Amino acid sequence: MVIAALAALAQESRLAVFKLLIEAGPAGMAAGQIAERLGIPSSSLSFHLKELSHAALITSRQQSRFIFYVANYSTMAGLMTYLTENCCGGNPCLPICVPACLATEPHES
Amino acid sequence: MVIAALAALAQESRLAVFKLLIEAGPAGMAAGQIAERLGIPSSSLSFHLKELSHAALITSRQQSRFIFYVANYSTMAGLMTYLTENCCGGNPCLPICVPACLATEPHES
DNA sequence: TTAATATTTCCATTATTATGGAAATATGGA
DNA sequence: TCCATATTTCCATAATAATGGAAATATTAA
Repeated sequence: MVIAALAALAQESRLAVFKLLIEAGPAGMAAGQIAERLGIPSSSLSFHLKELSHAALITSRQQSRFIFYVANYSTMAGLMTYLTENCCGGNPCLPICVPACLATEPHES
Repeated sequence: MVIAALAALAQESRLAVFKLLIEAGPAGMAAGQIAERLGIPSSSLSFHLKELSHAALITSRQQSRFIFYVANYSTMAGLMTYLTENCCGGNPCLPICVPACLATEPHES
């Protein structure tokens, strides 16, 4: 659900976690590494990871005695699509799209 | 700030208000119309409008004895850009960009 | 200036979210 | 099996957010 995804990202620690996991890519990152990297106590991190999981923004897999968390790209893509269609008046808010394809380059010096 | 914008949109009533204002376009919509259209008590709506204003997602102008609220497209565009750059691993999560411009049409029947 | 209408502020209440230490629960290596 | 390590759950506490009626504050039209 869109509200759940927005709410999950609307918190400093969780946004930092998600960004970190996007950087980490498909390999993901163990909870302990995340905690150390961001300086978040393990119990707090666990709470935030659960929130992100409930919103389906991340998934997890056990690997040896670690639990690796991985960003779920497709939920993020779904959120972007929803926002574009419902909150940007149909036309994409993203400037990125326009120059890449239509190459009108309105800001060329 | 990105967190503020995400938090503002991460609430059912506020997301509905913002969508409505995007639909309404630059003319905007008076508080009373919004309240009636969405069935939200005026004091609650006022609270939510303030949240959206604080996040700079909407602006307002007085017109006769009504206050018209208008979606602020550029804050939304800023949010989309931030999410694309930080939460989509650089490449846009948006499928929309690809077919519109490159016209590969992978889902054509 | 008075009345009618639009919107906000005030306020009490309730609900939800965040925090982090301590204890509990895996998991795997020795 | 036993120990060390990784992570989660439990719990109490604190902080923040949401709700909506009633009163206060514009604004305008008559």
